[in-house]
Amino acid sequence: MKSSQVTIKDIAKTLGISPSTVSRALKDHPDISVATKKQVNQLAAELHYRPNPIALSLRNQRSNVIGVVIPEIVHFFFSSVISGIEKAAKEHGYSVMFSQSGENYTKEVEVCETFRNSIIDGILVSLSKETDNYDHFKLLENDGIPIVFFDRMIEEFPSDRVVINDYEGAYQATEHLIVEGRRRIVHFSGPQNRLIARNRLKGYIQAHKNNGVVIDESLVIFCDDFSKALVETQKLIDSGLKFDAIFTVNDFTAAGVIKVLKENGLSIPTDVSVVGFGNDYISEMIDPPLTTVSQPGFAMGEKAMNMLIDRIKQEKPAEFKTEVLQTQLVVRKSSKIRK
Amino acid sequence: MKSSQVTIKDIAKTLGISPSTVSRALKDHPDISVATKKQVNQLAAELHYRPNPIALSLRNQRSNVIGVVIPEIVHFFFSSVISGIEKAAKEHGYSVMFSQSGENYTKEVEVCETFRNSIIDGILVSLSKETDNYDHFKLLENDGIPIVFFDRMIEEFPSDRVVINDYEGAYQATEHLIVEGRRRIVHFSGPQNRLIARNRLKGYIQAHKNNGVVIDESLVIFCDDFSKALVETQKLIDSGLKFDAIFTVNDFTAAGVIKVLKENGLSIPTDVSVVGFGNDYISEMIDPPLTTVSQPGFAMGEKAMNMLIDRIKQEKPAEFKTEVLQTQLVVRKSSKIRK
DNA sequence: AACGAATGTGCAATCGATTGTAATATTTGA
DNA sequence: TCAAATATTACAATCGATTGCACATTCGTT
Repeated sequence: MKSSQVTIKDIAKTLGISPSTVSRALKDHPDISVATKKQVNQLAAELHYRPNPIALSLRNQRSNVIGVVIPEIVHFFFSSVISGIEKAAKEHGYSVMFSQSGENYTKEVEVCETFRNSIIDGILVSLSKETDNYDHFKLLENDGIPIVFFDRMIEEFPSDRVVINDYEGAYQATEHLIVEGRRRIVHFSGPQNRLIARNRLKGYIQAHKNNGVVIDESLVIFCDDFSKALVETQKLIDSGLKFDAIFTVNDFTAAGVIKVLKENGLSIPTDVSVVGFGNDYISEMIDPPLTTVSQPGFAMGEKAMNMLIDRIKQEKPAEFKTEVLQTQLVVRKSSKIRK
Repeated sequence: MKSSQVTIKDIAKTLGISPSTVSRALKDHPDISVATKKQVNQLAAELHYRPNPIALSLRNQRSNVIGVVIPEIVHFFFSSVISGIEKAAKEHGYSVMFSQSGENYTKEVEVCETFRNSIIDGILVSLSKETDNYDHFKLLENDGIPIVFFDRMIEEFPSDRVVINDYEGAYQATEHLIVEGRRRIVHFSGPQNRLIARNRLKGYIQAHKNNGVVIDESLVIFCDDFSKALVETQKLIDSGLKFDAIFTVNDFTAAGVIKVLKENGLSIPTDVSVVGFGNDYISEMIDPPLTTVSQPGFAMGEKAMNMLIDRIKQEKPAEFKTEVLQTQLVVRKSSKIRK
């Protein structure tokens, strides 16, 4: 179906010269006479000649295509990352293929396998929540495909990385709650096989310690999405446990928390303060607007892509680098008690 | 950097046979003896031979890569579409490249141009809000690259399409409000250069007519995102115009509407009912939960991809097809007045 | 004994572009 | 005027896989 493209041979034949001359003429090679160059360029323009990218890929042994493995693009954070990736890719003439793991280990392995059998020059990865094994990345590495992890990475797997300062973000969020007078702060935490969840938990704990507040361990609950939050928050209320704030590992969870608190007649932030993580756009849409930790998703995507391109272009093996990006606490009504 | 892959030549050299024999042996060609096949396959497995996809693309004159131009992936609807596209692509051995237009005409043209100069076999497009010109699609078409539009398409441009029954969705939403006793229903509509916005407006109008309710034209307002909704809703309230419901062209707009209504002490749905469009996940997160029109995004993505693959594989030109997918009204508290 | 058929492999061209080297044409200098 | 130098261009191989066709070998048959 695809109509035949104009090739260098077509131009050569038309002008009665050889393909190699055409190639050199188009690249402004000094060996070619000005007259020939002019002829060639003119005809090329006329016929709308455009080099065949597949042929170039074969010759150059690189495709200028990057694969991206991302958990779920519905999240504002990840879609920001994608925008950053797109921008950096475009700046360097790369194209990008995305595939979602759906927070699913098996799917993640499949996606990596597909990428391994495709044309990509390198790969950007953010792990699924389930992933504990990294053989699929070993395979990519063995094939000489550079990998850069962003946001969610594997500590034991040496690689380039771009991460958020999750510890600091959680620390600030928690300290903010303490400063606002909260003393029994619940933490809805994520799966502990992900470093980001562990680091956020650490920040939460350390903020308590540094401010001389004792943590009741039963206040740490593992719950990290909207629908789970609906269940867990109700359980929490029904348990009779006392609490005056909830700090969640992400904003969707916070949305669930707020919904249930309100259904139970609790007022936010008067009775219970709520703080999320991520600064998703929903944080401004829900009622009350959510205090949350803003993560530089766009910058992360840009940075990760640039690191990957550097890695692809490098001649000699270099040390792996880890880039840490800073968060920022965004205070909104869900936690602002005093004016 | 990329380590050299095992090629057919390597296998041929090792076994002292020709590359063509290896190729045929791997494809289980009847001409090749069982013994040779066994040898080849064994060595291929041992060396982890995998065919070079770029070489195959060059030979076959197709890459099995599809380009997708999408306005903004942050929207739940579009991310559902992407998931559907991914699924169908995977089933047929295609890879997918995504690029966002950011609802921006210029960016859309750029993205199309990039795709045109890349390896794609076909393209899926949902137009940006701004797009009124379709020269960039003409160019793709001239190159023999099949195009399938999804959700937002151009009427004047003959092509394959998958669309939502926007008219019917809006009709049902509006009729629902009328049945619930509403008579002065505001419509926050989208840009009229997009057919989906026009069709939703038509549905809104026709539902009034069929139910014998007269429309006050000043109740139709052009406003289609969260931040505009914050402004327009306040203006509406300040204008003193009477209204008892607001039907918005999408859910983000509805979220903005609800926020401002509440800030002004209006209760939902008692004072004002609100109905959105899209069934974004925010419709369950906001308070009250939003009545909205559910769109089959996943099915749309799947369908569009399958249509495109059919088009790519077809030998002879065939008629363009338009597939219409049905919506479903999801009633939640923002509009449910009586039990 | 000789010929045709069946079987199994290799050669070479192809996809489109690039590039080292050889070859030809032109110019310059002695 | 002729050889050396220079300027242009063509040839052929390469990237990896595929495929039509030619070739070689073996077998069966008459």
